[in-house]
Amino acid sequence: MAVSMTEQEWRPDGETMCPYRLVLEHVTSRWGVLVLISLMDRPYRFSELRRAISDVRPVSEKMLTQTLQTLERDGMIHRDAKPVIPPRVDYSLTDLGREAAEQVRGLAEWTARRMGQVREARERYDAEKGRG
Amino acid sequence: MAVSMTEQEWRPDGETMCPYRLVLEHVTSRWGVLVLISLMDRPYRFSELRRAISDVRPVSEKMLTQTLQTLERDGMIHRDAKPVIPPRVDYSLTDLGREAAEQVRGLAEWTARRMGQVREARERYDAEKGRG
DNA sequence: CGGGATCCGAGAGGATACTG
DNA sequence: CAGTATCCTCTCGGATCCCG
Repeated sequence: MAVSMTEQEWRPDGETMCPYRLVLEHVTSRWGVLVLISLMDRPYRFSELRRAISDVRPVSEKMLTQTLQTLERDGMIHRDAKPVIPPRVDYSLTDLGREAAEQVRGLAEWTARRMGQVREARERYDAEKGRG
Repeated sequence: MAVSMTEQEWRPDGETMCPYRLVLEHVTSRWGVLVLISLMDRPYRFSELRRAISDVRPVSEKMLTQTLQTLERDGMIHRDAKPVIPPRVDYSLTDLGREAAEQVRGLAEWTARRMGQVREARERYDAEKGRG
């Protein structure tokens, strides 16, 4: 089974790693970030969400499914499957998920604001290495 | 070369992905988080930092080196190599790095606070699946 | 439409040995 | 001590096919 978007355990003896790190990796994961931020606007259906995210970066169905399941299990996302044909499933943030999304968005926005400084730092660094 | 703690480009045409996502992945990476938070206290030497982090989770020299280089290149970390025998290298946060560390710590602390709710959500979820 | 199951390549990440 | 270089393993993540 193992929904594992990341590792579960790391010690041979099965002792568990500080568990919040796993949650942190879930919400800051490549697709977790985009899912959480997208869902801040409104609920989305599966394919709809896939298209929205793919505007930023193409995501496979598999990874989107995996991400949604992991975040649902962590209590960040509510999954509402309507028993109709064709199937319709709506995803939305829980209260917990909204808090997470706000945190993540904060970090993302900070990063975006500081991109200029990061770029400068990189150019300096690469120039150093170039000469040696 | 490619210091790549993560991917660089993703489109065949070489068009660059929204670049801040890379920085985000650097600072929220498995080892990036622990490095940044550790360095908030004070500067550390390499092995010293390795030991400190390994209290939380064992890190190989390779991954610590890679993480430090990536974060140095992004301008988050200052590397001070003293020309002495035996070698002595001190790592500390830059102003930019301190801002990043505060953001990351905020997210980490939020996650830690909410772990109880996450655990409950997981138990509910797993119980659902168990029955069907 | 919303997934599951499977196969596969690429990169993350560890262990070890070596160097200045 | 602070790395570098090499090898090896394992997981992430994409592609494809299938099902209700």
